[in-house]
This record gives sequence, structure tokens and C-alpha cells, in this order.
Amino acid sequence: MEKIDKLGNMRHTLAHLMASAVGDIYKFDKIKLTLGPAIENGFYYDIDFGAEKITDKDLKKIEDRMLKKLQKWTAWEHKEMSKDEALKFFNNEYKAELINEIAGRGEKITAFTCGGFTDLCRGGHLENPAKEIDPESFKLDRVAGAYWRGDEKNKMLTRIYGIAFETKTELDAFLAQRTEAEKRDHKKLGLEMDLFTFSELVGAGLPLFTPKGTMVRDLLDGFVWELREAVGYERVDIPHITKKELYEKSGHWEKFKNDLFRINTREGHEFAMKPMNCPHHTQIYNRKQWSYKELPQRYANTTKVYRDEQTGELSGLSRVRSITQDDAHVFCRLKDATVEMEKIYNIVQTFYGAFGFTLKPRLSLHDPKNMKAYLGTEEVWLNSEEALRKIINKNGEKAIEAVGEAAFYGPKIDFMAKDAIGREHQVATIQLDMNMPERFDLYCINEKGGQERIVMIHAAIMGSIERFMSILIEHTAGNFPLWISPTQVKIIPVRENHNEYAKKVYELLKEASIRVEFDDADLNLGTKVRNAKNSKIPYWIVVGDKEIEAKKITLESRDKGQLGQMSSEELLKKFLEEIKAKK
RNA sequence: GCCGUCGUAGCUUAGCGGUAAAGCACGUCAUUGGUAAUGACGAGACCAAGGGUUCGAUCCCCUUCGACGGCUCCA
Repeated sequence: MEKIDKLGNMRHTLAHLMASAVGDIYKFDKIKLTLGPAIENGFYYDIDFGAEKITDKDLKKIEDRMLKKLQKWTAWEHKEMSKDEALKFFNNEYKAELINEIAGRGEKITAFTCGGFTDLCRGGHLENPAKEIDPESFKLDRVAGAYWRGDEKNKMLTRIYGIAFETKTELDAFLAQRTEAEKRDHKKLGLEMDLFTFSELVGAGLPLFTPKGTMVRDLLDGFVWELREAVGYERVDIPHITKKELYEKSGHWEKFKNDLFRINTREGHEFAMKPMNCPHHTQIYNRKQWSYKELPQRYANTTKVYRDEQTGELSGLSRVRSITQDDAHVFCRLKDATVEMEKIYNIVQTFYGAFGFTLKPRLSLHDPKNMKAYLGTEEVWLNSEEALRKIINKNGEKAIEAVGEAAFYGPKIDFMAKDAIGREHQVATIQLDMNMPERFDLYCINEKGGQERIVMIHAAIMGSIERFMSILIEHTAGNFPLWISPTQVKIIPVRENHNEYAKKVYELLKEASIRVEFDDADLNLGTKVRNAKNSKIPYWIVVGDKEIEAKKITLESRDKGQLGQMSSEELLKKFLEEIKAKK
């Protein structure tokens, strides 16, 4: 057995301790233990509770029992068992399955005992738990369902999660970080910020975007478009449904059939809502014969796709059934693919960089030992992969390389984005596709007058606008940079007789397309300022006697506090510069 | 989909087998005004939907819809 760290041993020990405490309370003749490993931030144990019921409210009871028992957990004994002995001792079907597997592998079966509790185990515990475990450094977290061995065909067990660290300080830090993440939860913030909503009548996983939310979507999409237009992309547009024949040809009908929303027409034909755009786009390319001189053809299209995800998988904006993709496809010769992919690489860097994400590229490669699983010759693969590697290296990055992770039709670059509280999200991918052109017989006429098979590059930047918005909301805690804030500035007159002057400032900004709100509600100044602060608006300005006399306004920023007085022209100039810089 | 928790005004929540209450928000009026002022009045909920039990259900039971957490971590 390889060396397991102390923390892992502690967590593993706690899993046993919890199982033992659960046994005391619910009795081992009524429930069945299965397995309970150490995990990332703690441990869990999967238990078949039979007819017994357990909820989060019972956790305290179990935890108290654990604390009491811990004092007597001072030393371990272990012994080897024969298969029959073990099957008899651990008399339940789950343990039996494990025992048979261990025996089948020809390994020794061992049982570990501590504080009078014996469990099937390969070892890896703290030698003296009572002494080594700080009783304040762990807690039981939640009860959840989990399939036996993670397979949904198997029986659903009850999983009890615990969190455990070496010290109380670390436990508290973890809990604090989790609280911070909860505060930033886009599902909560997005509703408060009035960006989107859901309707029970429309259905689960189908977000509806408000005027403000739509504003943000359009601004994000506009930024991507700006970056793309500069390198020669053109917009296309396609219907949201198609005859099934398109997907039979592309291979998606087979692959996606469980995720497709299908439509039967009155004439008995079967259509489907599109779950992706590539097949449609191939048909735009295929409308005519292309000379190599006209390539690459670069088609960009922000459009929705629809996937019938399992209801239990849906979550806020991060997992939805109507997904807006900022999709694009480049149709080019294989020899031009690298240059095209580099352009996309740069767009991705610029886009995510603008929001302060740290990006880590990952290169997914073919598995040389299993060449028959891939389309094309190994030489083509090696060349394309080397080209991708060069793109990444050229940018001073060192890609993580994942052998065997490529799709069968081509290698790809994935990006991981690290957010403000240290979480990583899988974001954009750049994918080389040698399969789709094959299936749809896409070619160009080359210099020799012959038909040359082309390749396709999949190039979504945000991927899903919904998912990107969820990440962005949590990354910024809702404090959007000025340029995508649905409301950029609020004007707060101190008293009604200041409205006239304030209105002039409002008009000036409005004419310059600044998204400005006028707050003439009959509220106290303090209340209005407080409301502005809480609404995550980047700036607000106060106008009263002092300002009118000085012919100025007083500016306050969400991030920098009071910024003092300035003229409205200076204000406008400042805003325009900041918006242009996308800060 | 499956397991668990849950669904009461726009929001946050209270409540109980006899058809609902509060704070915030909202509306009107009055008073006020430089970083969370106050008063009065008012409007707003067939208690997620459908069915059942009951003399009677928001409350008990069933079904459906919807929300949240979990379903990768292998003695």
C-alpha cells in the first residue's frame, strides 16, 4: 500500500468512527454498512438504512455519539481473515461483494478493530485517534443519496458526509470559504440583480432573461463578436429544428438520442430541436463548390441549442435545457488549421483576461497505443498536436497534456479558468474536427484542380452564455465591471428642487449612451445611497445645493468609495474611457 | 431519472384540522431631507397544482409540477 498522508488517515479513521456511532444508534441488525472512504475535504460512509429513516436533523445525535466514543478509541488491532470467515463476520451483501472481489484479486482480507468496533479495511488509520484527533476539527455535514458504487442501476444508499481537517482553524477556514461561495451563488444573486427568472409554467432548466439580463448577454456576445470580426468571421443564422436525417448523417442521432427534444409533424415526419449547430453550419458551407482561394470560411452564430437533461441535473444557469452558444466554425484546409486555431486561442485569452480570470490550457491528445480508435493517420495527429503545443508554448504557457483524452475526430485545447475565490471552471475549448467534414463530404478545389478534404474547427468562446454568466456572477460577486453593468450610474438628487439640475446631468449621460437611472423616489438621501450601494451599481452621483452652486456633481464608486466633485463633462469623459478599456 | 430536504403575498419568514400573520418592498397623503427619518391609510395570498380522507384541510394521505443538496472519490 502506498503511503497515505496523516490527514487521509484521520479522515478514514473518522469514517469508521461515524459508522460505529451510527451502529450504536440504529443497530447493526437493522442497517448495513457498505463503504466509507476519505475524500477531498473529509469523508463519507454509504449505509443501507433499510426501513430506518435518517435526516439532517439526526446528524447532531450521531456527531455527539462520535465525540463520546472517540475518547475510547485509543488503539487499533487488526487480523487477517479467510474469505469464509470474513463473509460470515461481515454478514451483508455489500461487504460480501467487496470480500469476493478482494479474494478474487488474491489479496489478503483484513479487519481492523478500534474501540470495540470492527470493520473490513485495508488499513491506514491514526494510531491513537483519541489523542491525535482534535474533536473540534470535524463535523458531520449532510445526508445524501448515493448509488451503490456510483451506478444508477444499483440500489440507492444513504450517504453521510463529514468534513474534517487537522485543526479547527482549517475547518473554520473551509466553512468560511463555503459560506463565501454561497453568498456569491449566482442563483441567488442573479435573481436579486434581476437578470433572469424561471417560470413553473415554462419549465425547469429554461431560464427567461429580463431586460437587464438580456443587456448583459448582448454586451458579452458583442465583445466576442468584436474580437471575431477583427479576424474575419462572418455571421450566419440557422433554424432551431431540423429533420432527423441531418443528425443521422452527422452521427448525432445515435449519440444524442436520449438528449434530443423530438418533434413529430402532422405529416408524420420526425424533427428534432438542435442540440448543437455544427451539422447545420456544414450545410451552409456545402451550398457551393469552394476554391482553396476562398478558404477559410469562418461562420459565427450566437444561437440556442436544446438538450433534454435529466431534471435532477439542472441547476440555475449552470446546467440548463436551453443553452445559448456563441458558436463558430472555421472551414479550412488542414494546413491552415494551426493559424486559425491560434486566432481563436488569442480571442479566448483576451476575452477571459478582460474579466480577470487566470486561464490554464490543457491539451487533449490521442493515445498512440490505440490508433484504431481515431480518425486519420497517426502522422496527421502528431502534426496537429505539435502545432497546438506550439500555439500554447508561444504564449508562454505550459499546457497540461492529457494522453487519450482527445475526441476520436481530433485533438483539442481546453481552458480552465480560476475564479476570484480560487475555484476552477472548465470554459472554452478549441477543437479540430476531421470527422464532420468526412461525413458531410466537405471539400475544396486545390491548386491542382483536385478535390481536397477540408477540416472544421469548433470555436465557441463562452461556450454557453448561461454558464458563462453564472461563472461571471460568482467570480465578481455580482459586481460587474462598468462596461457590462446593466445600470452604470444612478443620479440621486438630494431634494426635489434639485431635480432640474440633476435631469440635465442625466440627459447629458443618456445622450452619450451611458446606462443611467434617475432616482427621484421620495426617500431620504441616506436610504437612496444605501439602496444604490446594495444594488451593485458601479457608480452613483449625488446632486444638491453644494453641487449646483459649484456647477459640479459628487461621484461615488462601488469599489473606491467617495471620489469627490467634478463637472458633468469630466464625469462623462471618465466613464467613456473606462467603458472603452472594458474595466 | 433516483435519494434527501422543501414549496404560505414581489422578497424573507410565522402559523394552525374551523378558509391566514409579520417585517421589508409597493401605492396615496402628510412631514422630512447631505449617506439606513417618521406617521396615517391602503392594496396585495383561492397557503405550487390536482385528487383523496373529514361535517370541515393551507395543515393528514396520494399524484404531478417546481426549487435546493447529493448520486466521481472504492475495504
